[in-house]
Amino acid sequence: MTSRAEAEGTPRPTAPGPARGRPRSEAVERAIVEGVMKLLEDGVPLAELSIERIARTAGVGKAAIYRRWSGKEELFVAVVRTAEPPDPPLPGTSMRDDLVVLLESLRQRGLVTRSSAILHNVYAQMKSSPKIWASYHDTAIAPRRRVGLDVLRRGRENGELRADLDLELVNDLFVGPMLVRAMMRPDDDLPEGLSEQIVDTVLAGLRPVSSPSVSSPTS
Amino acid sequence: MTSRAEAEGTPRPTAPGPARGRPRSEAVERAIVEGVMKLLEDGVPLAELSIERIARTAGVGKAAIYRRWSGKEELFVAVVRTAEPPDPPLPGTSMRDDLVVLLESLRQRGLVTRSSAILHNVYAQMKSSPKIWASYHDTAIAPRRRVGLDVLRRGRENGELRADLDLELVNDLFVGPMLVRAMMRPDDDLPEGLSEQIVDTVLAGLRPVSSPSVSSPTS
Amino acid sequence: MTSRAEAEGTPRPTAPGPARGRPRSEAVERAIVEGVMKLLEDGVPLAELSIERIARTAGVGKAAIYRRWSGKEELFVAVVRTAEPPDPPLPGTSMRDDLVVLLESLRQRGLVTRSSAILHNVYAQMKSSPKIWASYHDTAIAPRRRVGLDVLRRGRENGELRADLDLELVNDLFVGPMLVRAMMRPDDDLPEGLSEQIVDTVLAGLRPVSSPSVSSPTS
Amino acid sequence: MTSRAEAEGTPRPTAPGPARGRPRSEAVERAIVEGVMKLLEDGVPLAELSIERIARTAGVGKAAIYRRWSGKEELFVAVVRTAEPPDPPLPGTSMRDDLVVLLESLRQRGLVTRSSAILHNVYAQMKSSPKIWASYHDTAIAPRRRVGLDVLRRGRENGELRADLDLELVNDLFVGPMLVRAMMRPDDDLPEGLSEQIVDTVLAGLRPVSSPSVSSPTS
DNA sequence: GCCTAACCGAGACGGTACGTCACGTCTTTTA
DNA sequence: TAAAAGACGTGACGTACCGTCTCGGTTAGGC
Repeated sequence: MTSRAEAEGTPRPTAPGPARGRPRSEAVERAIVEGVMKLLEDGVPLAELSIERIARTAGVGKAAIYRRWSGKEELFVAVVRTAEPPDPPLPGTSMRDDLVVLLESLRQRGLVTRSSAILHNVYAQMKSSPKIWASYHDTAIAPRRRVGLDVLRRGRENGELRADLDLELVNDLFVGPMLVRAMMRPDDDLPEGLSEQIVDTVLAGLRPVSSPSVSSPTS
Repeated sequence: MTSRAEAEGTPRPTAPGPARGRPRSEAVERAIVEGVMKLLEDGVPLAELSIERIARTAGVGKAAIYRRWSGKEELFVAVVRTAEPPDPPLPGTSMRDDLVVLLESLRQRGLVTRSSAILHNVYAQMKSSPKIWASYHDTAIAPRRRVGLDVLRRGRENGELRADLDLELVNDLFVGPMLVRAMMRPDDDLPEGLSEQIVDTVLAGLRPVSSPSVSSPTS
Repeated sequence: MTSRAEAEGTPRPTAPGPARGRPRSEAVERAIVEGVMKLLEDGVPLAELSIERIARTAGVGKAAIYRRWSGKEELFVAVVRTAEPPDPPLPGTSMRDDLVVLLESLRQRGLVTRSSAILHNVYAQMKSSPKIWASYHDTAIAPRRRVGLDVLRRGRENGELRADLDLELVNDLFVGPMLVRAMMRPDDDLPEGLSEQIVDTVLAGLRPVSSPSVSSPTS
Repeated sequence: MTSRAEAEGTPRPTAPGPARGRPRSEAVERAIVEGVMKLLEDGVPLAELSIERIARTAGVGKAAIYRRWSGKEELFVAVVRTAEPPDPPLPGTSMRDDLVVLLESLRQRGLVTRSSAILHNVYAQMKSSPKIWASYHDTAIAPRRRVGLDVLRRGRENGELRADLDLELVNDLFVGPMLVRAMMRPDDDLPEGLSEQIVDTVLAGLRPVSSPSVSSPTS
């Protein structure tokens, strides 16, 4: 998991120093990303998303795309980033409540990905290029993972979690079930109460033996 | 989860009637699949695996490939099938032990996938083609899932599992953590005792309230 | 004036040895050359003759063109070769008559070049690439020049020409005037009797002082 | 041979009225033309002379070029004009001597063109654009041709030339041989005495039958 | 022991997309 | 207003693959 100086998925930097020459148009940038969105929404299979077609749809020259991203994969990272909803604020009332919110946000993401037919497998495409996947991982996945680990750490200090547990593993116990449904079984649905169900079921075995704790679920 | 009459990933059938003309060479079949393997092992990125290159590597005409599979994705299904280790026999001593074996088999698959650099993301590629993914899902993923659910059902009947649990969810509780590590964090390792750790940690909260049960973990 | 082993302007050789694979289609070859002709006849400026447009016109893939010629210039050589009329037979009755025939053939070529609007300046294009021009020179210009020199040599032996003349120069004295009109003054016409006029005017000063000679022009 | 109001190959006129704003820099003008020269001298093939490359070489913006000329061809006319040596003064001692001087000037031009590798076929390029060629023809070729015809006319009046000759044809008789060598056979050399040799050889048949004439060649 | 249909490698075929480059225009800042 | 710089839409470049289609040649039954 190498940290990266210059994040991909962000437009290629223009020459540094003082701005010389005509500046890049933000409108063009938007037109490109939204062009990709439109095509995906129209049900165009990902395999048929060529740079040429994207350019045609966006009313833009190919060069304008290559000036900003080095190829399809980098562009897709930008598109995914744009489409993703912002991270929700944590309630902070308890570890359990924070975990539910985090998982709920993951569920939403999965729903968006599928129901609107956008990004159906842009992920798949990105994974095909290790470099790009690493970029997306470092700038989108890893930060959220750190948030989850922080929540768990606070929970352990508050006595909501047994002290002998490997937090990395515990994190995966929550995240894994949601992910396996979103990614491996795209026909199944992600029902409303799923986040609470997962958190409470897993948490049942992770609480300290005798602890008055903060709140016991009543679902 | 639709069941499918003609399984993809299996060579296209030759003309039905009585076998006339020269039969297809099994050697050619092997050469093609092993050609793909070799290329992947040599570190060729998946995106650079063209039919033409595969044919060149295998010393085979392009038509010989198209005669057997309809395209790259179908071929990849065959390759994945060939590379996957056989399913292990279940000990049957307890639900817990069976689950460890199942998870261990999943861990192995993940290790093979990565260490030999084969199939790193052939999955991703397959997911790009819904038809192909459905085929792989139905013939490779779903059966194993059914085995897992059977194990859980037996465990519930034996009193190793609380009776009020959604088995589908419980299954994901075990499978998810392993998968999230294998697929989302390809740089992390999958340590030896991981399967037991996951099973025991999750199981801690799923056992009936007062039941000495069959076996307590002794690891 | 380097002699060249493999003449350009001729389709690239297919692999030597025994013919393997599907043979190249002569129909495709014709379609390409005739496509170029058609475009030129339709008045398309030479600068707008792109390989892509030629391929589109001929109903042919770009690769089919590049398989045969290395680029536009080589293709043009082939087109010019196809469009050029065959060399006329020499009467052999006298040096003077032979020269008239040769010059007449040159005049015809110039007329074709201009009046049908074909090849208006394909020559110019070819000259831009020294390699290609050399190829055209060696296979189309030089042979005809040699014929002219042979005619002059026979004329000298027959006493139709003074013995002290540089034949190379004499050849240019006949060819030059025709060429300067065809190439430098494309608006002027090349009138019918021009060949005889040139030959007789030039020849007036080149005949031996006192020579019964074969035939004196009576025009 | 249409006369033309606005000569191409000359920088586009700046806005008419009183000069407002920053005046055009002559240094830029020079830098552009000399940039083209430099590239040609360095052996860059004509086909690789792009406006962008010329601008880069000259350290100039593209707009500065388009502000002055409408395109590559017009620019080339300016370059050729700059590179051409001035027309020599005629001695006026005899038609024969004048012709030798004119032809010698043509030979020089051919030598310059080749030996310095400049302008090898800028002519060819110009011919691709009929408009530009017409411009060059009218301002560079036609005037010299007129000079040649004047010389011949004076010669006829002086009795150095038969009176029944078509002067246009006679002109081509002198010019053609030199041109055919310079343009069609660029590998041959243009030896020192060539001009005299051509003039005297051709003139031998064109002189009045019985006329001691002005000067007999003494070379 | 032929006959013949289907296979085999090779490679040409019409297409599509790639990523680069140049076109001629435009939009910045600086002078 | 001209200057350099460089982004803009357009479109050609030459290459690589796509999936299909001939080629000459091979290899098994079925007759």
